[in-house]
Amino acid sequence: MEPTPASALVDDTAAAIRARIMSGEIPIGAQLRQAELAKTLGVSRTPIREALRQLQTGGLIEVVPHRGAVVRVPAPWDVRETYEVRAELEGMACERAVSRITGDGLAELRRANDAVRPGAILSDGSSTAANDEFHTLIHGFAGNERLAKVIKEINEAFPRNVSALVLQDNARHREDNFHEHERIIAALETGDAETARREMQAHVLSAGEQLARWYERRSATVFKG
Amino acid sequence: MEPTPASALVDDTAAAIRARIMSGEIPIGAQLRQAELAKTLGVSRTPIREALRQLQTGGLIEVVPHRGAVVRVPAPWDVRETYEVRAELEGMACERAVSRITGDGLAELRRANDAVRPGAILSDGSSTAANDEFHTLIHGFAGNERLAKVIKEINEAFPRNVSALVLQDNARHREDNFHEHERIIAALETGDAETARREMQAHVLSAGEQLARWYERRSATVFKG
DNA sequence: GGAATACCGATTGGATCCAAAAATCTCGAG
DNA sequence: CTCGAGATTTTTGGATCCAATCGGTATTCC
Repeated sequence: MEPTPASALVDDTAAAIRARIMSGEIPIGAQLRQAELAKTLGVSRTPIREALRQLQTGGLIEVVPHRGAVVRVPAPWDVRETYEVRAELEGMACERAVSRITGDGLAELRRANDAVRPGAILSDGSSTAANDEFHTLIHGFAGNERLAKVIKEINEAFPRNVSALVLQDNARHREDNFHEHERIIAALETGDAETARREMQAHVLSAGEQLARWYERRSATVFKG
Repeated sequence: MEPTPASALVDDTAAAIRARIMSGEIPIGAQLRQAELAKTLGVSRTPIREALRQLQTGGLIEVVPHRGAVVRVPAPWDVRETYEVRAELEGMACERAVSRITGDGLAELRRANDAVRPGAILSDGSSTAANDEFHTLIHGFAGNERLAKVIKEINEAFPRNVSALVLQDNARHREDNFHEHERIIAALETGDAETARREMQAHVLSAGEQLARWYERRSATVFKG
């Protein structure tokens, strides 16, 4: 990590906007008014505009010339496609992690997954954070920074991601999530690369399917009012 | 394709700058002066700045606050890591293509690869274009737009990519390239998904290794003068 | 009464202005 | 002659200005 790279205001601005979209404070499909964002974040429109370009490149928002930016409304088929790719990459990460992970690493994974356990006392957002940490840890153990980066970018391409879903969705999904993580840990411990990949792939695909369904339900609801 | 989405100037500007970097007109490590770019492209600094933010997000350039943007100089280890990811994704595309490709599709691939053949008469850049087309065709046959997009983004993350290398490098590599493509086509024709994936993966990894070596030689040369 | 059109408010987009920061140059001291 | 402090120049960054465009509304014509 850099010791603080003379932080660029526009990057911070982009991060702030992204956070507001990811948290749901700015809802899916919402218009992003430059003047409004500028006032809220206490800067002029210039850094806002540049930040929006960054988010546009990331795919989180769509910008129509002379009409402004809106938070992208992903189509369910896009979610499914994307999670097929994500499953492949996370599977790859998991396979690589098998030969690189240490005993301490396995302990870290178990600790992270404990916070995902349905019974765990979780303040707002902690389940999301815990779920993220579990996956992020594995990306780290894979020992390929680019791989971690690509997965991260993919995850930030949708206004609502799996982590946010795990938190708000029902206990059933949370329990499934927990047990799938356990199976992944088991495979990593055994050292079975093939199984580790397969388990992670299935895990991500199932999560993606939940997310796609969520978007389907959402668009149906929005239609009715 | 859209009938021309009211083309945004900043997107065109970003594309123009990217093209100049990819072609080598703007060399690796070069400073990108906003005023100079503005004059060259005939616009003011405002769209330039937004375009640079887009390229920054893509990873093609690096922006240091108050010091400006430079064309990124990839480290060889980064190239290797990236091509491991690319190999995985292209392998996935190839595997998926097996069950989706048609006879016409195979014909297209053969035609594209004919232009890669060492003996082929190639005007400047045509080998690059042909190599790109071969891969792009397969991405299309994979039937997953997100997958194609991610691979495209990865490919545009380096100022010098494999396609550019294939063209300028020696005949030996070009011939290897051609024969590896042939083996991939054969696997696709046979319908052997496993082999198709493996061949493509090996092909991309070998290309990535060439690219990494190229960057190694380059940095060594630059040091000496 | 309905549809086409012209106007108006709101918002984005490009250009310009000025301040802040960094690199370079100059001058002086050791 | 070298090193360092200060001034100068260059370049980026944020704010602001004005034109271009879009959506909506009202008006007019058929």
